[in-house]
Amino acid sequence: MKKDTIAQRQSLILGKNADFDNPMMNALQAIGGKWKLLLLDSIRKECPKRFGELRKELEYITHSTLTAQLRELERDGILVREVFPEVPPRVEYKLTELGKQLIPVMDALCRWGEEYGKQL
Amino acid sequence: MKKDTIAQRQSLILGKNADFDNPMMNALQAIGGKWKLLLLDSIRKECPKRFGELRKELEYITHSTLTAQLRELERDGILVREVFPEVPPRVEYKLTELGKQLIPVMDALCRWGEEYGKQL
DNA sequence: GTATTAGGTATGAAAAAAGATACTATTGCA
DNA sequence: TGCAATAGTATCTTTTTTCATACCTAATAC
Repeated sequence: MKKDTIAQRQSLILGKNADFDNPMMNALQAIGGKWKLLLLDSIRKECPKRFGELRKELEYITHSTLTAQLRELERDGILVREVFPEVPPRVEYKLTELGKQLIPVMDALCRWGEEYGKQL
Repeated sequence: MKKDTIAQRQSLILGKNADFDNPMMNALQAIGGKWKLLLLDSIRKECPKRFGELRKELEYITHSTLTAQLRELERDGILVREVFPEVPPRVEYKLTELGKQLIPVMDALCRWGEEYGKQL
C-alpha cells in the first residue's frame, strides 16, 4: 500500500483503518491518548460526571484539551454526552455499554499500577 | 507547588513524582506510550523476542524509536535485555515479573479491542 | 445593560514525540 | 580489503499533541 504522509501510515497503525486482526491496535486507537484512561477512570467512579468535575479532578488538563478528548471518546462510542437545557448549562458524561466493558481493564490496570508504584 | 515548565507539570501528572495515590497515573506513566503496549503484547506472545523480530512485527516503528521505547521499558523494570556476545550480535528482550503481571491487563484490553473492532 | 455561570470553540505558539538519515562496532568470509 | 549481518547511537527535521489565550452562548439577577 502506498504511504504518502506520516498521518496515512499512522492510520494504518492506530487509525480508523487499523488492522482489525490486531485487537491491541484497535484498543489503543480508541483509548491510547494521554488523558483518556484517566478521564474514563474518573467517570467510572462517579457516573455520570459533569464537565467541571472532570476539570477539577484532572487538575492539569486544559479546557480545550478536555473538550477534544471527550469528543473523541463520544465519537468512538465509549461515552455519551447529555446536555441539560438549563442556565447555566449542565453537561454530563457517562459510559456507554462499550465503555462499561472497559471497567475490568481499568481495574486490572489500576491493580498493576499499585504494584508498579510500590517499586517506584 | 511551583510549576515552572510544562515538563515539570507533566512530571506531576504522569512523571516520576507521580501521585502515588493514583494507580492509573502510575500505570500510564510506565506503559502509556504510543508503542509500549504493542511492544509488550508482541513480547508476551513470544518471550524472549529479538530486536529484529520486534522491528518486523511493528512494521512502521523506526529503528531509533524502537530502541528508545525498549530502553524505557527496561529502565522501568518491565522487561530485561540480554545481550549475547556473538557476531552478528543477538539481543533478546523478555518480561520481568512485573512485566508478566501486565499479561492479565493486556488480555483484558485485547478482549475489549475485539469488541470495539466489531462496531468499528 | 452587564455581570455571572458552565460549557464550548478557535487560533497560534510551544513542547513532546517520532521520523529520516548517517554513523558505529563486531568478525567471519570471499 | 571489503562486505554482510545485527543491534545500536547521534543529530537534525518533521509531525503531532498540548497549551495559552481570547472569545462565544444562554437565562437570570442585579
